Amino acid sequence: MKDTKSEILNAAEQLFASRGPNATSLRQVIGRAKVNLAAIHYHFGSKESLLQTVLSRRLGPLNAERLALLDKYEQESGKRAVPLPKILEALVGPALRLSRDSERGGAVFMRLLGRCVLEPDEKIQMMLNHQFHFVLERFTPAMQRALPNLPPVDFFWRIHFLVGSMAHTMADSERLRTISGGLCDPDDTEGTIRRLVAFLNGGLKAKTN
Amino acid sequence: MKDTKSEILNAAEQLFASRGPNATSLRQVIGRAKVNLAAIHYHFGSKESLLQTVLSRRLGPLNAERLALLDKYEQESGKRAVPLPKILEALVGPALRLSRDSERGGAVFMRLLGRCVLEPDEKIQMMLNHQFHFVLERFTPAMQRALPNLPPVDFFWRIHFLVGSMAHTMADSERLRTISGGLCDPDDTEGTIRRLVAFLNGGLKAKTN
DNA sequence: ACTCAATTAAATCGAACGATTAAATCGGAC
DNA sequence: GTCCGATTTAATCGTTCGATTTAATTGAGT
Repeated sequence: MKDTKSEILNAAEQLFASRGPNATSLRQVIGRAKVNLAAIHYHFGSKESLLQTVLSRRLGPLNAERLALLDKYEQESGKRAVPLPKILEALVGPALRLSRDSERGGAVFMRLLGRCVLEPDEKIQMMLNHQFHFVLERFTPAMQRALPNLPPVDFFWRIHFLVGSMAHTMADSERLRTISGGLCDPDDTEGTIRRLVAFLNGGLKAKTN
Repeated sequence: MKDTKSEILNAAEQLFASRGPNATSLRQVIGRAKVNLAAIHYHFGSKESLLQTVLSRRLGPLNAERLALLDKYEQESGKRAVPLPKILEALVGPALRLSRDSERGGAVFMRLLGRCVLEPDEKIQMMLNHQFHFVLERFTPAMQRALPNLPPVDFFWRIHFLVGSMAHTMADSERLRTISGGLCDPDDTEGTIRRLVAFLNGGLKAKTN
């Protein structure tokens, strides 16, 4: 088998996503991937660097897509500020839309991403901060332009609230199916994006009391 | 020492809050509480039931306060629907305001609560569902009355988004201090409540696209 | 003072963890 | 076909986990 590496990555991605990286043991990973324990350390060196590989494998393309969308919207808007819903769509859309593309393991990775954002573990936080640095560098000023009357303090607070909603939605929307009595369908990606963007747009533009 | 139990509870609360219950070992707890390992099992029986005790110790009074506030606002409103910001204040306020009351260990517990909401662990989820059952039973219809034109599907989705923002804010607002370059102060409880309520109010009332 | 139940302390259990080692196996180059 | 580096396997390391057992200690009631 040449694809031992991929088997490990896919198994790790699935397990990391559903229980969180720290709550997943390498032995669970090798059980699902049907490989030997040492193969993980041979190919990746350590559990931590396995997680790093799992993340960067998809986060690179995902963030590139976000930046490309923002680029496109900025071009469309010329010198004017990009409308906030467009910016949110560029931020939220690629991530949630990835979940439709089960070929790329999107739905699983989306959950993992949300899970990692909400994880207290400092090493994981530093990984994400590094991966998202360039994204934030582009999106922050774009959003501030779209919200010219919002004081910076409130702006950052609302970004914080946004991250919470977004990460929770990515990580654990299955819970909503139960809570809503089956009324809400987390698999309806486009509906989720549309609703999340509407909610965030309303929240970000709310009057500051 | 008669207060061995309390020492254990306080130490566990602090450690559970900062690293999450599952990432905290009983040996860390006994280290901080300066007690013997067996004392935990003698007084609480297991790690799981220790967590349960830690939660219910403060969650009972907290949820009672929420319901009392909602009662008060409903009386003030008579037969009319309680305005949404009031409901949100009754839901968010007591939790965040608890953090000022460091006597009651509020800030720590608030982080623990947010942490538990975001935790994937099923046992923890079931504990919380049980604790919040009566609260949701009262707040859900009140919010639906305050949002009469919002379709139930969107309503539940927005509740989901709300939970994400709220839990993330409770669990990890310290991160915001760094991100904002010191501009935002998570210790400013009243400011946090005001901003979160404004954000949620705007998001919940947003136009459905 | 003595008793006895409540509590704390010390030592240890089996299981699972991440990691490592050394041997076995595979697969293309020659 | 043989060799040799790349890969996989099996076995085991030391550590830490939650839990348990057994013994020592405490303190209120008599």
